[in-house]
Amino acid sequence: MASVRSTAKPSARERLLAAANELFYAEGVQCVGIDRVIEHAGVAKGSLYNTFGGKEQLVRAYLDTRHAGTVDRITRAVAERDTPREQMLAVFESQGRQFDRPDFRGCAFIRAGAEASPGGLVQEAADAFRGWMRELFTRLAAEAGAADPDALGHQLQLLYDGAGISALMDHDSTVAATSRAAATALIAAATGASAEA
Amino acid sequence: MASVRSTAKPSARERLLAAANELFYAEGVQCVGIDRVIEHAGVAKGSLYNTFGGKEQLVRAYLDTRHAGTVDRITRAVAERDTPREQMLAVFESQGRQFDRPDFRGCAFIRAGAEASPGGLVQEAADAFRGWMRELFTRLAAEAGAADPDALGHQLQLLYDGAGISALMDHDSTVAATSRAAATALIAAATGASAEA
DNA sequence: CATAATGTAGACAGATCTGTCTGAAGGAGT
DNA sequence: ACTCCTTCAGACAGATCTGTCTACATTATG
Repeated sequence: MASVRSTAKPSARERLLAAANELFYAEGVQCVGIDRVIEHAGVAKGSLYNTFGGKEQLVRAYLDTRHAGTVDRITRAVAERDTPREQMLAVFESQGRQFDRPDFRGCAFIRAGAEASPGGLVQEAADAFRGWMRELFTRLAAEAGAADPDALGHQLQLLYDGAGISALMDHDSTVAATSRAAATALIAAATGASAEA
Repeated sequence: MASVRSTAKPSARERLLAAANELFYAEGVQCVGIDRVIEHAGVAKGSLYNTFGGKEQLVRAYLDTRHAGTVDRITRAVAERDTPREQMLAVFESQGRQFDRPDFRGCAFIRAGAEASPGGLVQEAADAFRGWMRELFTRLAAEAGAADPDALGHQLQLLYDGAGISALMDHDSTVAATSRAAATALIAAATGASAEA
């Protein structure tokens, strides 16, 4: 087979996940049909149904992949900082760097959740991601000495979600700076510290 | 016609808009087909295409109706308060009252925007609504004496959007209180005033 | 009464989507 | 060489969706 590299040919599962990630994230879960995914992946339709069982399970696997990637990215960004306060801000800075990517299309879980019917696999995946995010903010808020860590954690999550929405829907390149400034103010108000930075 | 009240029969256009509002908002624009809308409205298919021209225009009219309703509601809530600071908080309180409605399903513009292809009528409608909201927050921030009214206005919009998302996706009845507390802190930080209340 | 406008009921075309199934090709291990 | 297993290519069924069109009923007005 002259056309096939000897070094690497990703499995059908990997190619399907990569294609699903590109198409579902770019255009939405409902807008993209199975046929476009398998064509983009270079995979037969039977392989999709053998591997995942159906579209809903493929969507779930796509969201799980996104979940893992985002957890990795944010965990790394947090690990680079020393104090809980800086670690909270690092989450917003990492998010802000995503806004500049040409393929940025907002939070995959919010987008998928807005389309999906409640109670399905999509909502499960969204719950898992949002729960992780919420716990991260709350833990850092506690480590930073906030009087009410649950309150500050929730406030920061509202800000995080709102920033993702604004970056997606508004024509405004200042979202990252605005959300970081707001986070700084909320942290200062909740911890009694100064808001400089 | 014994089955028809003599006093009132809404026009086909009004019934279509009411049905579209209920179904599109509850289940999403893409999930609801034309047939379900006309059945729910008790209207013939030809009337829909005569009146609106197609589904996209019906969606646009649905969003315009939502826009007008929300502008009315928030304008009234703002008018009941005296100071710019209390007027900003009134926006969040009015939003928080929506969260308790059994049919609450988040922001119609964010939901529709997450499904729609960019550049269409839906994005136009979303831009119009978000622009109005942003200008309201910015104007109130200026009247409250914020050092940077654009910054505070944008921060409050992030919070507003995030609160809507969290109320839709999380199982948490404290969203309204959390967003109001965060707004209080952001206003205080931006105006130099105390954050009590 | 006559006419024009509006709405109703529903068949129909054309496209698209999910999911199933068949038959053949290719690679790995024995 | 032979067999097993994955994969490919694509036809196919069944459902659903948008949009068009025809034929008929209703209502207001000249």
